[in-house]
Amino acid sequence: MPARSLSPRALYEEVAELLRQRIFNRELEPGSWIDERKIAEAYGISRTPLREALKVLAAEGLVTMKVRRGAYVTDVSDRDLADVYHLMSLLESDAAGIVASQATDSQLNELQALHAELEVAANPATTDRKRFFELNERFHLRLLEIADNRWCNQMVTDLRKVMKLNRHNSLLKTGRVSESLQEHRDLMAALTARDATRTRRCMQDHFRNGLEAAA
Amino acid sequence: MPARSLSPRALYEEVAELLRQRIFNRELEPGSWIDERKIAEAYGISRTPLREALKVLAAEGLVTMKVRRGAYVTDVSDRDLADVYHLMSLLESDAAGIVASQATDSQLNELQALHAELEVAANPATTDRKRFFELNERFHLRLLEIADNRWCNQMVTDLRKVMKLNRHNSLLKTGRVSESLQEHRDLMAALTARDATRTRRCMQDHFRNGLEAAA
DNA sequence: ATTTATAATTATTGATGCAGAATATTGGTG
DNA sequence: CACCAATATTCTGCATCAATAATTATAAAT
Repeated sequence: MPARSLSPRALYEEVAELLRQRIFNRELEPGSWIDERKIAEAYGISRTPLREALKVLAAEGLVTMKVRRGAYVTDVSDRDLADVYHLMSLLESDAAGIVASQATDSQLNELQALHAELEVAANPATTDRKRFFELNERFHLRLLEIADNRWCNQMVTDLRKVMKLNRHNSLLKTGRVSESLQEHRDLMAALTARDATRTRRCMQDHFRNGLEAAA
Repeated sequence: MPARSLSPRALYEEVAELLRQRIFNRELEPGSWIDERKIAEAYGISRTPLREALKVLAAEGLVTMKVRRGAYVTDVSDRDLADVYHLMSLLESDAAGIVASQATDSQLNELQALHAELEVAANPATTDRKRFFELNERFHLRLLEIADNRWCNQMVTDLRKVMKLNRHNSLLKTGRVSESLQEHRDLMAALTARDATRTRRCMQDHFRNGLEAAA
């Protein structure tokens, strides 16, 4: 049952994506050993593409390889989480500043549109947390795309993956939705005003609050 | 002739390191295709560990994989170089600020010692560019180690590798040695004064000048 | 006769199963 | 109880097969 009808990507990438999902869903517990044989059998594939996938995940920081002892799911400590948040704050606030000063009007409108959807999803009466989470991520990713630094994008993408490993994911907490929304409003206002300095500060605050909520 | 007497690391890592060297030495030209079979034969190994090594290098950004078309040495454009410099500046200046405010006295002394060696290597009468380059890198790496954010370290390490792909490497230029040294002096002074803000600014200037020299 | 399109061939990546090496575990002995 | 040896499990690397993209040759049409 190979589900690669429209996906021309290699098998090892497919497997890497599946493993990422299983890691995020805690089916593979942090710190636990990954049984290559079992996984390979379960997916009905050989161990070679699986091993290549594990190498990729290791580079992303999701698993750690031990010589002659296989792959282990990375255990993300609170310290790691703080470090990752710090970096994301640094990278994304910088990107936001660039967007504030260099984005075209239509690009800012795009962000404004995404923000409007965010407002809808966060409506206190009909709060859709899952959708809020999705839209929030799309907003951040779109912002990075507009900043247009592929190396930065790659790094943030990897960091986000690591962040998702931690069970304390601030964005999933109920109380944070309204606060997060307010921070997004401030950010959007600073962007619209094309005030790079204020935009950077807003984004930094957004992340700082996110970390405090997670800790 | 296996040279892994004291190195218990896996073969694919060994191969990855060798490929890195060949890429940095321009034996493998940027943009060129990597012939798996030829390399594997040349090293007297199978294609499996080679392919795993290529996956690692791809994650580092040194090569790019194209589906069903193999691996190509990443071609670093001027735009890419600018983006990478921008990121390194951001990450290292942040790290430097952290060091200025949080490092122990003995750690600062360590940096001071490295800087002193740098002064010697940069002596106008007996300038040793190669050594200056080495010491410069060691100084920056040590600074990052002291800042102690393993995710940041990993990212900067990868970025430095990508930076080395570009033929315009500012640090190798003759004229830059004296200027670079002066910038290091300023940085060291700011560190010793434990002035985080000034330290950050010094590091940013250092990178900005570096990029301008490279462009 | 030349050019374009199509089909067959070749070459290269992607994947598999198996053999070899190293380490952890278990059982035995001093 | 500690230490050593034997076994078993698991990672690592290789030879091979299959699938796909690139190339070349051939044929037809202008």
